[in-house]
Amino acid sequence: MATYRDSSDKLLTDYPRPSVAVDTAVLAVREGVLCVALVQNEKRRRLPGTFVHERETLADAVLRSLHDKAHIMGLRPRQLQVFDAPNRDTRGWVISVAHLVAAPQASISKAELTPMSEVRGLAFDHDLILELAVSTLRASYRASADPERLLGPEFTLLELLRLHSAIAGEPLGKDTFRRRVLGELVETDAYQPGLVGKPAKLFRHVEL
Amino acid sequence: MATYRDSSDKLLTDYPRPSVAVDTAVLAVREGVLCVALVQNEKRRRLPGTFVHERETLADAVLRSLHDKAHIMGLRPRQLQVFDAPNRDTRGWVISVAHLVAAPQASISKAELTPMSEVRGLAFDHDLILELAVSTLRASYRASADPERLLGPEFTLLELLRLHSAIAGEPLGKDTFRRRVLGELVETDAYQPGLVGKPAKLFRHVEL
DNA sequence: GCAATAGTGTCTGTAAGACAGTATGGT
DNA sequence: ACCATACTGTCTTACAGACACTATTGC
Repeated sequence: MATYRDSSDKLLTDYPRPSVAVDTAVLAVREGVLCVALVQNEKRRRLPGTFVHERETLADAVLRSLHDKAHIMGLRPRQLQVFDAPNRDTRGWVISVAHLVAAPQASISKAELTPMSEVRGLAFDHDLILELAVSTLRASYRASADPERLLGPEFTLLELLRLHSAIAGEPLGKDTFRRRVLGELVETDAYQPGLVGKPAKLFRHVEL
Repeated sequence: MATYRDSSDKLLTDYPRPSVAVDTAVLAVREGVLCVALVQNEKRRRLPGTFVHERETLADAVLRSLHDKAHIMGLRPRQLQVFDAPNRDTRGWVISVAHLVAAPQASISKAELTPMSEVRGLAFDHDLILELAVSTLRASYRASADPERLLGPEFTLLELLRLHSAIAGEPLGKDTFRRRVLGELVETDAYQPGLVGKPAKLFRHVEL
């Protein structure tokens, strides 16, 4: 590797290189509220992250950091954006690739989740990253029914509505919502036996 | 800097670090056709790019590489995504932050522009980057009138329509288009003297 | 019967898309 | 007068948002 040269005839290793980190906003809905998984540093709270290891994929680094620091497994990270302000990290030249992971309720333990309304003053530029992650998640749920597969495999429309309301941060009308998402879902023959009231039809996502 | 330690008590410099590059798809409309600015390597054509210099911002690296390799100046790069496949560059471990720059016709010389239809087989993963750049540009012009300020400061609706048609890669209906964008523009009192036919009103972008 | 939840009929407004018309300039 | 271009009236379709109504269950 070190013998190869680029077009301006410098060794790749001659270039100063930044430390490359991944930082991940793990978002989940708990009791109708949008929450984020935080970890505690020496002084301040921050998003879980790590430096990338040699020849490791960014997505793999995200999964490794979530496993090691937050005991979260089996999710699909989504790359957001590189944060590269030269002095964002006081320890040195560190650029961070921000990621978003949406977590179904089952995959995450309760204690680590902090409601969005209680989050302020995270370390580094993690407030910015979190803001971007939330608006990205909101936009993707405005665009389709359950892009992150937070529900499943079978669910009622009310469950889906509650998920959307939690993510949007405001209550949504049930009839409008119903007609908006019906086209993206497939009906099943099954019903959820209502604890009270008319039983609700169960739906699933398209394509198995 | 080297005296600071992270939470797992390793020096920042102890981590292996990737070379970090920026590669940029410079898109411009020339004679009604969407084009991209390419540079020639030893063997294959590629997007202009460079390695980031120490403590340099990614956007600054993009501007520097465009200035040095393609003599393009004064534009606003937009970050797309990190490409991090471990073997995307045969010279070593290189991750690339892909960027998009939309260039008004004046800012770029004719010779370097290649129509999109004639582009195939770029070096590295630059075909992928270019594909992402084009779909991103198309999406942003579907969403609003002239987000990249390719026209200006004054222009007719026909000029804007031709720009949109070139970016979309297909002709668009003029009456529908007119009503779609009118709300985002401000009328002026001026008219463009028609070479033939009724003179067209000149418009400008919102917010000065 | 009542309470509670599921689902529908229908009216509003808005916006896209298409067609054909009118308006205004140059020659 | 004629042509080419700029602009508008209007119809159709579709869909979001809201309200009220009907439907089906457990008790």
